[in-house]
Amino acid sequence: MSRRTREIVLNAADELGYRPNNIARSLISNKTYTIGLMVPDIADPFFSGIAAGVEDALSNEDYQVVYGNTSRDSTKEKKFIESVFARKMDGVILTPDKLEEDFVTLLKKLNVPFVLLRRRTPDGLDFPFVDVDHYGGAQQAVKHLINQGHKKIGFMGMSKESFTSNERLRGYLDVMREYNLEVTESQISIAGRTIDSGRVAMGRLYKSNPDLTAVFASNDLIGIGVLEWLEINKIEVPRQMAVIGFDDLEISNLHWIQLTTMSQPRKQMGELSAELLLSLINEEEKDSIILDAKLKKRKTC
Amino acid sequence: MSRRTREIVLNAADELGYRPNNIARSLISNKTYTIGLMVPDIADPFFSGIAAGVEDALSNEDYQVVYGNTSRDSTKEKKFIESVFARKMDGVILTPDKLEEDFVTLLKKLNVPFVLLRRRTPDGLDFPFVDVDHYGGAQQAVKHLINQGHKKIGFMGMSKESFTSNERLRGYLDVMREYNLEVTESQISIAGRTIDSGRVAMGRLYKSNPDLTAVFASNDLIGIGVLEWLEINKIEVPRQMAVIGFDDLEISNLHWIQLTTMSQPRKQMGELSAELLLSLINEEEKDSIILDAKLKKRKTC
DNA sequence: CTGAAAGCGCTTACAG
DNA sequence: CTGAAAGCGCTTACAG
Repeated sequence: MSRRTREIVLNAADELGYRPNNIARSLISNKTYTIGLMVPDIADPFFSGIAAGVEDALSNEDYQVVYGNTSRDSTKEKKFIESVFARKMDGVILTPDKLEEDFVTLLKKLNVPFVLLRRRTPDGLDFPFVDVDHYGGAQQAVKHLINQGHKKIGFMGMSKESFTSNERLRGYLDVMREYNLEVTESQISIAGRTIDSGRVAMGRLYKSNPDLTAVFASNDLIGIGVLEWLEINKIEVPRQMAVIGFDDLEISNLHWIQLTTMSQPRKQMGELSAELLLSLINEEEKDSIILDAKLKKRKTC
Repeated sequence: MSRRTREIVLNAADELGYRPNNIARSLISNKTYTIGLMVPDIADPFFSGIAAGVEDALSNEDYQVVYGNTSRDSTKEKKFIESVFARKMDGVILTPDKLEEDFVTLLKKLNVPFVLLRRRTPDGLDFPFVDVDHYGGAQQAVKHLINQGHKKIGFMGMSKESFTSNERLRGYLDVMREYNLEVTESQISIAGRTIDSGRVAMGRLYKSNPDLTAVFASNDLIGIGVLEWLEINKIEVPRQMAVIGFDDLEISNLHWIQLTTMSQPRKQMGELSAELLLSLINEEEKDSIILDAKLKKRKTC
């Protein structure tokens, strides 16, 4: 076929809307240019921020992201993993809620590169993770309060099972000990994951600790609930009560809220985990990444 | 092969982790059980809410959703459509920013069932859409203000090119006319899509219309910006100025905001568009869906 | 350099 | 009912 004929044929094919079938191509190349992204809830701004970062990094490299909501349901998490394998995705970014035994077993059998996001890789697996230094961030938060003269500082956690919450608690406890500040049991309260839970927990915490001058909320939603309770009960912030959160959600920056918080770089976490995964796929060895949380000073302390 | 032998072999295959390769299966069945979801920005709570609904409806039917952020960039929109075709997705849910000529041309050539979400199908295409009745919702909002005795009511739009914004404006104008209420040009202001834009626009609007007693903000973010300006300028809401928004974002329900608004059922919009698309894929004829916005009365009017 | 053949991992239609 | 063959739409390795 002459060069010219070739060109004419190719152009005609293009005109007729011919595009190579990527399915057939994948079957032979063993590459689907598809990456799985597991999220507990895409409507949660924390995860949609991460998803935006992941998509950004991957679409540049012509990968597509298949996302699956798990609603923190381990059955759905497993189903997603099965599907990652059956559909021959090139890799997967995982944000499991808990790293239970049978989930880890599944990962060990899974013959697909993966990166854990916001969770540390458990023993027996050697895939990298991307996470924030929750312990260090919590230390920074509590020191910030102490530097402003606070001595009676309360802590509000998300749940007793949450790794993240426990790491932040550990940071709080270690700094309190370091500065010889007393921590009674009633100063540590478990709220939940919602604004409402923070508001309710603040009522309890204040009742049992009326001499408290500051609260470290282990996430922003709780912190906002705390602010709500303080507003309702006419306790002035930060004069009578200082509050610091963790996450730096968009709403924390609202005019009425202006919550001082430890910022987690959500979009960057998504981007980095995508890049890390691409390295794995290209068989480069890469280390896990632990990002620092940064103090975002606003008006609540 | 005996029944028993068969069972033993099947079990062994399962033990060894054999799972049918869906790629090979797709090649022959012409079904990928994959649906594309185009969104301008997954980090925008409006779209992440829709995405949650889509995923919910589709994962039940064992479809997977491939999502693509377009950042309202028409090049990215087109690239996504190309990829929908090349990867042989079974269908796609589209949320284009503008329905430009060449985008429509692309859709006409696209041999994949699709549903438009938050946009009406243009002439020459006969695929269904899912949208909210912005015009009717706006009428309801303005009537609500009028019923409370307001006569001087301002309008704040998103942009002159936005179909949604213009429909809401049309509803406002028609009701104002119906009630013989005057609308001067300065009463209609274009803010933008952000809280900041609403705050700034409210400054201008108030300056040129000091006798205004109510504002209809064409979306909640603008409405919140309006509230911010009113708070800063010590104008009491709703006593001195009533405000109504459109969307019903989570943040509109915050203790400090409590914005009265026209609620758009985001999750349901996602679910319905997914179900509509599945019907198309199964070659059932279905009509477009126009959902009503509902008045969500809170504290700003 | 060009073109025909083999093969990716399945499913489906068909012969035995 | 069972088993071998053909074929989905490509790519790759090989013969001419």
